[in-house]
Parts: sequence; C-alpha cells; structure tokens
Amino acid sequence: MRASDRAYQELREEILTWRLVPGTALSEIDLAERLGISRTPLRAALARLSLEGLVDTSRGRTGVVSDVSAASITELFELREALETAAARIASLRRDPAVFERLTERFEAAPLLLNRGDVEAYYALVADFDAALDVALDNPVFRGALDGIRLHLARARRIATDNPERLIRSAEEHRLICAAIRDGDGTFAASATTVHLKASLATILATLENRLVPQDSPTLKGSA
Amino acid sequence: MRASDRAYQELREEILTWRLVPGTALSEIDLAERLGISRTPLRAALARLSLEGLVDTSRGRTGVVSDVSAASITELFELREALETAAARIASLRRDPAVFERLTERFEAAPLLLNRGDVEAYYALVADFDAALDVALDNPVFRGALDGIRLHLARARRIATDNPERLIRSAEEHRLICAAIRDGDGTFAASATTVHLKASLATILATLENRLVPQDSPTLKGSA
DNA sequence: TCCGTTCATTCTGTATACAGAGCGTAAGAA
DNA sequence: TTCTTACGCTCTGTATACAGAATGAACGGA
Repeated sequence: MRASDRAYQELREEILTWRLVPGTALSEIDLAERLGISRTPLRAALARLSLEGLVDTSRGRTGVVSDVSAASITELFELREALETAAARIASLRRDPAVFERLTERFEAAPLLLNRGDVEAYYALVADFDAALDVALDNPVFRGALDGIRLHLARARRIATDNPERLIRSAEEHRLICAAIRDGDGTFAASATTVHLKASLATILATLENRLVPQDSPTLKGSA
Repeated sequence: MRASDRAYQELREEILTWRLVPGTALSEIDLAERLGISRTPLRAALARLSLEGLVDTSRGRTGVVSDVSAASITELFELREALETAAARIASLRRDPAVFERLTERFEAAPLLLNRGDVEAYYALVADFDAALDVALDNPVFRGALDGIRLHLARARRIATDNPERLIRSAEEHRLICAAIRDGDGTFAASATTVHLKASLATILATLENRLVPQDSPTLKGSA
C-alpha cells in the first residue's frame, strides 16, 4: 500500500475518533515526522481530507481539522435527508425483496441485541442495511455522495450518547424503512427515512447542548 | 496563484470542453512538460480531479479522463434530481421573494433573448438562477454537493445540441420553478424541478444516440 | 503605555533526483 | 506458428533540497 494511502487512513481514523479534535492545526512537517513519511505523500493525504471536508484549508495557510458545530451538523442532515429519502425511494423500485425481508426481521429482533447490551452487533446491522441500500441503488455516483455524508456522520455520531432507549427506537424506525422498501412502497420508505433522520438529528443536537467535546478529549488543541 | 491551482483549472477546462476526451491517458510527465510545471503540483491537480470524478484512476496506474456514457449520465441525473428537488423545496422556505420574482420575469422574457440567438445571455440567466438558489439554500455543505454535480453536468451538456425549441421550453420550466419558489410553494417547486430535469436528461440522451463525440473532437484518443 | 515597523523564524509551495514496480516487446523453444 | 520467459524501458511513488511568503516577536518611537 502507498504511503499516502496509509497516511490518509491514519489521519482519517484519528479525526473520526476525535483523537484529532476540530481546530487542531495540521502542520505538514510535524505530521510527516510523526507518521514516519516524507511531506510529499502526506500532502496528498491532506489534500484528500480537505476535499472530503474533514480538513479545512480555507482560513490561513495551514490546514486545521474542520469544525463540528450544531449548525454544521444541521446542514449536514439537510443534505443527508435529501440523499437518503431519494435513495430509499429508488431502492424501493430495484430492491431484492428477500434481502429487505431479512433485514426487516433482523431489525425486529434488534431489541433483543440491545437489551443484552450488544451495541456493536446493532451497528453492524445498520452497516448491513447501508450496504443493502447501496446494492439496491445500483448507482455508483449516488453511492459516492452517500459515502461522503456517512464519513462526516461517523464523526458526529461519536459525540452522541448511545442510550439504549434511543437505539431501540432507531431499530423500529429502520424496520419501517426496510419493510417499505421490501414492499416497493417508495413514498412510505422516504417518509419513514425522514422520520428516522429527524429523530437521529434531535438526539445528536440534544447531546451537543450538554457537551461539545466527547469524554476522551478533555482539551481543545489549536485555534478552536 | 499556485501552480497546482493553475494546472487544476487548465486541466478541468480542457476536460469540460472535451479538448481532453474521455479515455485520454494522463501521463504525469507529459502533462507537466506541456503545462510548464513540475510533477509535484501536477500530481496535486490530478488528485483533485480524481476525487471530483473527472479523472478515473481505478484501472491501471495511470489516470484517464473519466467516461461519459448514457449510463453514467442517467446515474448523474438520478443524484441531481435528489439534490435539486430538495434544494428547491428548502429554498422555497428561505428565499427572498423579490429575488425570485425578478428571476421569474427574466425567464418569462427569455424567449426574446433566444429568438434573437443570444444563447450566451440565456446561460448567464440560468447561472444567476443557480446562484440565487445557492443563496436561498444557505447551506455550504449542500452547495458543495450541488457544485460537484454541476461540474459533471457542464461536461455532459457539451454533447447536447442546444436547439432553440428546447431552450425555450427550458426557460418556461425554469419560470415555473422560480414562481413556485417565489410563492413559497416547496412541493410545486420540487415537482417543477423534476419536470425540468426529466426533459433535460431526455434531450441529452437523445443527442447521445446520434453521436457520442461533439463536433470539435473527431477522434477518440486513448483506450475508449 | 500603546502602536507601528522591522527582522527572524518557520512553514508551505515547488523542483528534482532516485528507487521500485508494472508493462510491453522480443527472442527462443516447443 | 504460438506460447512462454526474460529483458529493458517508462512511469509512478517517495524523499529531499531550496525559495518565497506569512506570521510572530521584539524593539523603537510617539
């Protein structure tokens, strides 16, 4: 694997897990030394992160980890709703009913997972749902746009507390979406997606009001 | 301005205007020599074009100008419809009515422009509409997604013949969208956007059936 | 005491040199 | 005649050196 790819993956992981908090200055020289590579591949990694929106190079010469605010998350969800409702509608036309029947059953059984505390298994189920949606969409361009959203969402989700009650409701919302797609009811699938996203956004914003930085990151480095 | 930015703009312009046709191999050494810069900033430009989808680096080591096919355009318009209908709906909530009243009037008068052959003035009007939509959207993330679509659209539009009849109908479709946004009628604005996009796609695809390469590019270089 | 100017330091942007890998071609054998 | 193998070339990926610009601090003047 190329050094630039490794640097990109490493930095992306650090940003998504809040080890690099928003506002952190990203000095090319420091990062290159820390990652054990030269500045050339590192610059490629930073350029990629910048185009994906995880690094902000607009103000000043040196890049900083992009901001995560209530406003930016709300904007992100506005775009997300546009994409995911349309995706659900399209997927309803092209889906394999058996795939979404199986997903419906799994989301119906999800409270069992969550009641015994297996949150990881639930997130894996959601990932399977996303993957099934991508397959049903059958549109690489659209999928690329969704991936861009999911990247930022993964970072935002880290600041939301995963309380079991919310996750159980989330499972029920997903079950409705899956059932609608299974039945080929695009309108219902889109509406159920809107319902899910509004609730998801409300949870994140409610968490945000209490604390802006996750527990593992007590301090804000850089020019926040 | 940075050399990498100049290289990016130059290459983007050449791709969008079909001077670099799909399938053209993009050798770093040749391009760097032609543009009069070294490979380092050129690589940054190519990486940017690759992330934006204008250059395909997936197959083989050397990048090629990405493909434009009926399938890829249809996929692009599926994403475009998702974004622009939602944008029209949102803009209807936040717009300045006076701005879209003025645009409505201008689109109403557009047939006068087109009947005297001033196609450029019409395209400038459409650009003003896009800009007004961006302002009303008031969402940088959403706007970024729309810009990505418009980039590819600018290339696809080059292969569509701009017959006056179609452009006059296009002006009427835009007038409906503007009037709906002016009135705050998001549902109507979204529907009118769908109507416009379906007609626009049909025009491009119909042109595509006749010839795949615009008149200025008689040959397909590379592994098309 | 505060503001402006200047100097030094550091960082980015660019060029170039080098290594490794992939691909094409040509030659030899079956 | 065709397939396989080996050689060579070219291209990408990486490292490093250098120049220019921006920023911060320090000093001097008001």
